[in-house]
Amino acid sequence: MTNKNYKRYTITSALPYANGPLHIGHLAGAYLPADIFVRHLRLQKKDVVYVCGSDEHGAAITIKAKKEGTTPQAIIDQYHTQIKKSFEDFGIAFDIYHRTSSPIHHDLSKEFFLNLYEKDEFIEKFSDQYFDEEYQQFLADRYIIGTCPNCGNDNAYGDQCEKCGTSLSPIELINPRSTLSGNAPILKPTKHWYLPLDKYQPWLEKWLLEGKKDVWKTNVYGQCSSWLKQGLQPRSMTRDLDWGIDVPLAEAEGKKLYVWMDAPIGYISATKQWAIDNGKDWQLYWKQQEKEEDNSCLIHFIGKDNIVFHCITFPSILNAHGDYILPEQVPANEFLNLEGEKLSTSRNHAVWLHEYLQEFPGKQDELRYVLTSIMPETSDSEFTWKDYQARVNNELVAILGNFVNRVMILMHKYFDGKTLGATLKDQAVHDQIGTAYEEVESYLNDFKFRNAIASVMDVARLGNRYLTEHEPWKTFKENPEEARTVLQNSLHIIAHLATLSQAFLPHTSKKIFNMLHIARETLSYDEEIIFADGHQLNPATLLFEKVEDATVEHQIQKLEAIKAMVVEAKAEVMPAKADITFDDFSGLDIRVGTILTAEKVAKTKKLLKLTIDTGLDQRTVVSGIAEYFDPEKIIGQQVSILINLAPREIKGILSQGMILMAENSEGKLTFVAPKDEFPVGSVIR
RNA sequence: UGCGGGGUGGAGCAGUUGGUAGCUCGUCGGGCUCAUAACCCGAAGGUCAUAGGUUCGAGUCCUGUCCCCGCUACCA
Repeated sequence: MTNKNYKRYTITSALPYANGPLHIGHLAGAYLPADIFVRHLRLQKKDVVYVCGSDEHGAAITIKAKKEGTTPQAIIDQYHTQIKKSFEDFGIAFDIYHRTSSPIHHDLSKEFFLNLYEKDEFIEKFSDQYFDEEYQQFLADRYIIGTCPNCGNDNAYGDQCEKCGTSLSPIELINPRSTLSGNAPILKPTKHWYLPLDKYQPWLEKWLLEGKKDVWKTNVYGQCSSWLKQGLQPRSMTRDLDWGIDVPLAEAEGKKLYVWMDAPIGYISATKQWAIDNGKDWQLYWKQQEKEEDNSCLIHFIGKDNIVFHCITFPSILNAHGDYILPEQVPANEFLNLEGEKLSTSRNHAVWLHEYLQEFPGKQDELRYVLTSIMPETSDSEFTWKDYQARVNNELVAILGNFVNRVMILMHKYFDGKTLGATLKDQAVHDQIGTAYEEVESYLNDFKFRNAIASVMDVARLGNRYLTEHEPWKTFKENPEEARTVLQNSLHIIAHLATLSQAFLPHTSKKIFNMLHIARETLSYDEEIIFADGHQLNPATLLFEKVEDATVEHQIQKLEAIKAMVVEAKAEVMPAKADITFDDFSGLDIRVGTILTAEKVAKTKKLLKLTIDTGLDQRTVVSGIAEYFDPEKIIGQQVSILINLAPREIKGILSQGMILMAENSEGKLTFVAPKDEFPVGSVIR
C-alpha cells in the first residue's frame, strides 16, 4: 500500500449477517487482519476508528424467523447479541459494534437514497414480479417455491435450486407457489429504482483500473477488472420486502432499500453513533476535507465474496453522493477451508467461534496465532486440527512460551527475580530487535500478516539462540555477573516480544507484561523499556499449554459426527411427481447396455464421454457422472440406457441417449443396471 | 465455456523493479541440559507444472499446453 502518512484511518470489517454464528472463516477473512492492523495503528498512536456491526435486514432473516416460529426482531436480537459477545471474548478491538436495525442507520440510509434521488441518479423501471393476492404483497425470490426447470426438483427457490445448484429467477420456476399462502402468485408490475452502474463505468475505470493498479492486491484488482471488462449493468436499489429500511418516497409504500443501499452505509452510521458516544466528529472520518491530505484513509477488510460490492457498488454510491471519501485499500482475503472441505454454515461444517471460546477457554491467542499464520492472503488456505496442534505445540509452546519460561525461571533461581543495572547491553541483540520492528511495520503496511507474525516469532527464536550461545546456567557458577547480564538482556528481548506481539496476540502480551511486572495495558512502540534497580519480577507462569492428541481427535470426530448427521437429516425423500399415463411410460425405450469406452470430457468437472453397446448399435453418450466414477473403472459396467431420447450436443459432442442413475440426497450416484449380467439390448419395462 | 487466482525440496508457503533458490514444519546427524522430552548447531532433499520465446542472464517478462481452486457453464 502507499506509504502516505495519513491524518486519520477509518477501518471497517464486513458486517456479519445476523442469521447465524461466526466461524473461523469469517475471522481469518475479515476480522483478524483488521484487528491486527488497527491495534498496530493504535500502538503507533494513530488516529483510527474501527467500526463494524450486524447486518440485520433481508429476506433470509424473515424466512428464518418464520421457520422457527418467531419474529425477525427476535432472530436479529439473538444473533446480534451472540456475535457481539463472541467478538468481545475473542478480542476483536472494535471501537463500536453497531447494528443496522438502529434508527440512526435507517435515517442515514434514507438520506443516501434521497440524496441520489434528488440528483436524479436513479433509473426508474417497472418489472413484473410475483404478487400474493391473499397476503396483498410482492414476494421476495425466497418466498416463491416451484419446480426447477433444470432438474425437476419441486422445492426450488425463486433465486436458486438447492438440489442442482442452478441460479434461477422466479419467472423460470414451473408451477410457482407462494410460501405465504401456498397459492399460485400472479405477475404484477412494480416500480424499482436502479443505480446506473453502467453510467459510472468510465469513472470506475479511471479511479479503479488506473488508480489502483499495482496498489490493490492482485486477487482484488483482478476480480474488479474482470467485472468491468464484462460491462456493468444497472442494479436495483430497492426491493419488495417486508423487513428492512423503508424507501423514503410516498409512492414506494411497502418497498424497502436493498442491501446495497443498506449494509455498507452501516459503516458510516456506526461511526456516527461512536462519535456521539465519544464526543467526536464523524465527518472527519468519512467526508472529504477541504485539503485532500486531511482526508481519512478508508480501508475495508472483507472476504473475497464481497469484493465487487466493496470495490464497485459502494464506491459508486459514495461517489454519486459526492461528499464522501473512497476506499484507499480493500485487502480482501480468499477463503479458508476446513479439513479439506469448504466451510459451510448450512452443512454445519465449521469451527464455530462461540464453541471454540467455550471449549478452549483462555486460548484465544492460540487461534489468533494459527489463523494469522495460515491467513488466506493470496490463495485459499486450509485449517486442520492437526496443523493447529503442530503450530501451537512446536511454535507457541516450544519457541515463544519456552523462551519466556527459561528466562523467568533462571532469573528467579539465581537472582530472586530482582533486576539490577538492567539496560540492554548487547548491540547485536538490540539491532536484531530493531530489524523486527521494521519488518513488522513494513509487512503490515502491505497486509502481509503471515510474514509479520513470523517476524515476531523470529524474535523468540533469537532469544532461544542467545540463551544457548551464552549459557547463563554455566557462567553463573564462575561469573554470576555475566549470567545476570545475559538474563537481563533476555528480559529486554521478552519485553520487546510482548510489545511486538500486542497487535497479534493481545492476551499473551498482557500475560508477559504482567510476568515482567510492567503495570501497563499496552506499550506503544516508541516507549522505552526500563527495568529499575531492584525491580521485582512476578512468578513464572506458562504462556501456552500443549495441545494433546485427544483434544485434536475429539474435534476431528466432532466434525465427522456432524457430517454423518447432516447426511441422515438430509435423507428426505423427494415428493412424487404428477401422474402419467401408461402410454407416456411406454414411449420410453430403455435397454440394457454395456460401457465399452469411457473418457473424461476435457475441461469439464462432471462430464464423461461414454461409448455404449446397446445391442442395436454402439453410440456415444455424454453423462454427468465424472465426479463419482473413474473412467477406467466403469468399462464393462452394465447400464440402463434410454435410447430414444432426442440427441443433444453437449460440449461439442453429440450425446445419443441417457444413462439411468440413482441419486441420493447428497448427490451421490450409482448405476441402475440388471442385477446379473444380461444380454445387451434387452428391453427394460 | 468465460473470467479471476494458483501450480517452487515430504507438507505448508516466501520469493520485491529479471543477476548465485529461501522460510516454517517434518526427516537424519550432532550439541546442550536452564526450560512445557523443550532449546541450539549441522546435513540431506528442488531440472521452480510443461514446451517454446525475449535476454549476456528468467521462478521472476511474453506465447502455447496441462493441472488445481473459486464464480459461471455443463449433468438428456
